[in-house]
Amino acid sequence: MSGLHLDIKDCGQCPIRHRAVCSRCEPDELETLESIKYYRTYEAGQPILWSGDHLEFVASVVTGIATLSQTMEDGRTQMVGLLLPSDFIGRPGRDSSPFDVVAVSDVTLCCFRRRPFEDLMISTPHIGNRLLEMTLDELDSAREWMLVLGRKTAREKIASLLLIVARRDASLRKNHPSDGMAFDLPLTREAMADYLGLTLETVSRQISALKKSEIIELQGKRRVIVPDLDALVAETGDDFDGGPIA
Amino acid sequence: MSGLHLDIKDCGQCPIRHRAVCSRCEPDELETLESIKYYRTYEAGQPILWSGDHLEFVASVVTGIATLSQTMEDGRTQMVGLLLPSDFIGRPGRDSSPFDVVAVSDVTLCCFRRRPFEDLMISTPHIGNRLLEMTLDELDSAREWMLVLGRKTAREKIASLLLIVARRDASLRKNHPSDGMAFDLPLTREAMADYLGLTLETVSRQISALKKSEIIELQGKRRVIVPDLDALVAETGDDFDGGPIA
DNA sequence: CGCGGGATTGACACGGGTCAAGATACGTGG
DNA sequence: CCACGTATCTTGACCCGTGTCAATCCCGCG
Repeated sequence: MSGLHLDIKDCGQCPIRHRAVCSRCEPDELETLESIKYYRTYEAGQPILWSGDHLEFVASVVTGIATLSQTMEDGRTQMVGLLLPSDFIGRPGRDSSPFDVVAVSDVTLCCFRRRPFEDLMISTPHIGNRLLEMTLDELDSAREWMLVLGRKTAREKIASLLLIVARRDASLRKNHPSDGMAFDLPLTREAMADYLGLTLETVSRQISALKKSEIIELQGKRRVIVPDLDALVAETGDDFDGGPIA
Repeated sequence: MSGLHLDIKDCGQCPIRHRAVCSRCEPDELETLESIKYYRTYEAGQPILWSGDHLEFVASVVTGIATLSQTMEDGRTQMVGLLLPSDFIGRPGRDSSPFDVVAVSDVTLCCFRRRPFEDLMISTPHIGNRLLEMTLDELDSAREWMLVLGRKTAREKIASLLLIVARRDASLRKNHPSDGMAFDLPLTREAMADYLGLTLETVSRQISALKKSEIIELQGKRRVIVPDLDALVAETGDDFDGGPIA
């Protein structure tokens, strides 16, 4: 256990305050939320939920990264979402998750028991409205990802993923992606393969190929440098951008 | 033009009354909706929206089938959703659609101008709640489809699609899919290919292969008979079902 | 120093894409 | 009623991209 973080008590201090499902709440609404929330932490690699599990809570990711994925009987698995800070886990109105949720890095969740949260959604439209907005964004991202999975080549898939991670990393630092930027891949080759619908060997080969083409540089296995952002964008196959942002 | 269907005036008679975004509305709320709604029709093959278009309205599909898709510069296209009666088009809070919407059959939409509808969503929680529920369902379906696109073989993809259409067709007739059932494919081979991330040749070949394996029978090019439903399910690769329902 | 998990690289096979030639079905006009 | 044209679908031959299997490398850690 990496310890319970009972130190984050005050929603006002919360790092995801401005983006999470609670971002629209007024002070009095926050107070209600504060009274029913609790934190849970998971170490890297731990499962958070198995597909079909009874859902006792819904939650926001506060820190860390988790993946949403499904697995077929024979072991083929497909990642269907990356959960980042401020993303929401769980589905009001249903009592089991159709997907597996796994912590990729150490993860802290801000949890609400499902029933009280569902009641709150009825009495507090700010929550429902924000959740609708977030869900619509997720749906757009999921659909954009379908193009990647269904129609892109391995090289385009890798470039698309690198660009997503680059954008996300830049936005965490509150600036824009730019030439020469560097970032760390939060995923293993295998996790990237699961996300992209490839094998880890193909991922490895295409990363090497992008390096040889000087589209990217590598420092160690995880750190990526992008000397020319437009060159990377061109490799995604998208007209100019269009790529998933989430 | 297949004519304006001004005969459907009364929401109480509406065929999608119980499933659409308005399904939770009370009589007085329906009346408000009724005052701002209008119908539009599209012939098979007509575009309904182009990606990037200014969105002047949101709408429910009343009758017919439409597709949601994206296209890359070089012409590769991926369908990202099938829109069936009661499905919702448009995104409150955004003023352009990120995807192309095309009528596959003749389509009738029940439209609401966007602004008034957005106002209504605030004053009428029943609408927002229902839309949230529908969006969450769509998101689950999209994610389930990601497994199909990313990890399934061509034969499994075809079987998955056939099963979806079979289920949907059965549910329209208000019964369950069963051995010996027959249905029409609403899509051309090319549209199926766009949905499945395949080429139309591969679609054609795999349909022929399933016929040779006696998993399906064909009457003409479009009508499909499923002698043994479990056999078809087995071809999808899913453990037992799990397949997308939407 | 040796172990072990992740990553890389190579050799080979095969599924599905590509290109091209028919087949089938259907509507249109003579 | 038939000839023709067009759109859709089927089938074949071939090739390339990606998967599979296996060896090796890299690097952190005990």
